[in-house]
Amino acid sequence: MRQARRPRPARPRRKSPPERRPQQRALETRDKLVEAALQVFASRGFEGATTREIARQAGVALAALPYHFTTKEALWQAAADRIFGRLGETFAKRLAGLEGVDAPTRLRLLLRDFVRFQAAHPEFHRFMLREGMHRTPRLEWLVAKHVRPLYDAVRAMTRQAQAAGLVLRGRPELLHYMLIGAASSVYSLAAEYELLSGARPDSEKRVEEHSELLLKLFFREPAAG
Amino acid sequence: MRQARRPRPARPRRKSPPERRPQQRALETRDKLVEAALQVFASRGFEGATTREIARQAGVALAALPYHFTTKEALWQAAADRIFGRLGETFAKRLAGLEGVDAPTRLRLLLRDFVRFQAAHPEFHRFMLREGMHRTPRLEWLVAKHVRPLYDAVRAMTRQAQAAGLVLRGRPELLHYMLIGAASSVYSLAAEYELLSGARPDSEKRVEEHSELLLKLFFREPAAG
DNA sequence: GTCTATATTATGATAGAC
DNA sequence: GTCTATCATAATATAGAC
Repeated sequence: MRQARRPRPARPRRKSPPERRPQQRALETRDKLVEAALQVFASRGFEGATTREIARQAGVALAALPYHFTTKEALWQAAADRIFGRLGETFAKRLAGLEGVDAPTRLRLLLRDFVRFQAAHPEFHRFMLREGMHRTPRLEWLVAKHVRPLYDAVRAMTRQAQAAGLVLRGRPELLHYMLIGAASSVYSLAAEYELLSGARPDSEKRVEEHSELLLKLFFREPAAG
Repeated sequence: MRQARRPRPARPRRKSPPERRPQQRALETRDKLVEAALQVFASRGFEGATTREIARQAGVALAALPYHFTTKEALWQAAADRIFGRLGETFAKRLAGLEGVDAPTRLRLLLRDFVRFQAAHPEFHRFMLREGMHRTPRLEWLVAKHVRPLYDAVRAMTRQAQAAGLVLRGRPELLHYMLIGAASSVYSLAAEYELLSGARPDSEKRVEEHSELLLKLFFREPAAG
């Protein structure tokens, strides 16, 4: 870890790259950088991640990073936008197909999708774990832009489900974090799980078993499904 | 993050400190270093942690670190030994007072202790999260020395509880990680929780509520208690 | 837009006075 | 045993050729 050379609050650092009609190659470079950044930030945290490793994983020159994103922090924000965008798409796609479906079924399907998302994108929860521990400007940005809207939507659904007797009563925010932890820790700790059990946690069969168990734990009366 | 200057596999680096009858001051220095290391490694991961920050938090000179622990990695091992030692003591103390008590009650009390431990020592799960993601020599050491024995003991208890109908049937290793995640994520993500809900998760009242919820979730027939 | 080369600061470990 | 000073290499960001 090291810090930026000079902590200038305002940064008219250099001319930003042209915003309109960027070349196809530039778009690809940006895309590869964001993807690599997401993996590396999730793996090692903001401080532990190095721009060199990100550039190497993206297969681009080191100087491409400050050129396209100015700072390591701006690249981190782009990575956050990307992973939350993916989760949002997943939920939106599911909800679009569920108009008029009853609440319990809707909740069960959303929960299944959530488990599958965690298995397919362990970097999501890893990324959040890196940032959610300490109050930093990065965390405040992340919560305001991405976490809070999601959290509010889930809490509303939890309250409805509790009122309908589908879910255990209790402080929704505690249940929220218990659910997140139960849905994700086996994927975040994949290497540890693999060493202990000898099997990968993200195989189709395990993920199915996991989401079944999660539904049985969190729903009082398991509906047919 | 940076790497050691020369990656010498064998290191007769310097004379190790005298093993017998060390001075009181030396013991205190080692102790402060381990405590600070635990916090910093849990916060920032091995690569993100700097020896300078550890020394600063411990209130000792930077050179005391390589003097007492030779390498950053050796200090990391000492930190791991310390936090697992604390968890072991907690369980041992509880079990010592439970001779002859029936299995369901024993399990419920152990689970309550576990939640309280997570709340009191969020660095434990944070430390594990930092290391459990990727297979590294550090993780292999950690699993072999500390995680595997604990895991085996818990899995045996889970199987017993399942056979007695107290706990949901299903792959014990999945339930294990679901339990760990549900018991710890609100403390590992304390800053995020605090931003969202406006309250600290580790207040006496919340912790009690949390362990009650966890018991209700994971135990089929909640016994009186 | 992308590259090589470099400026500057931070890092892990060491040396040697006390 | 503990400190100050230092080494060698790592890091982020920049400059300028193409």
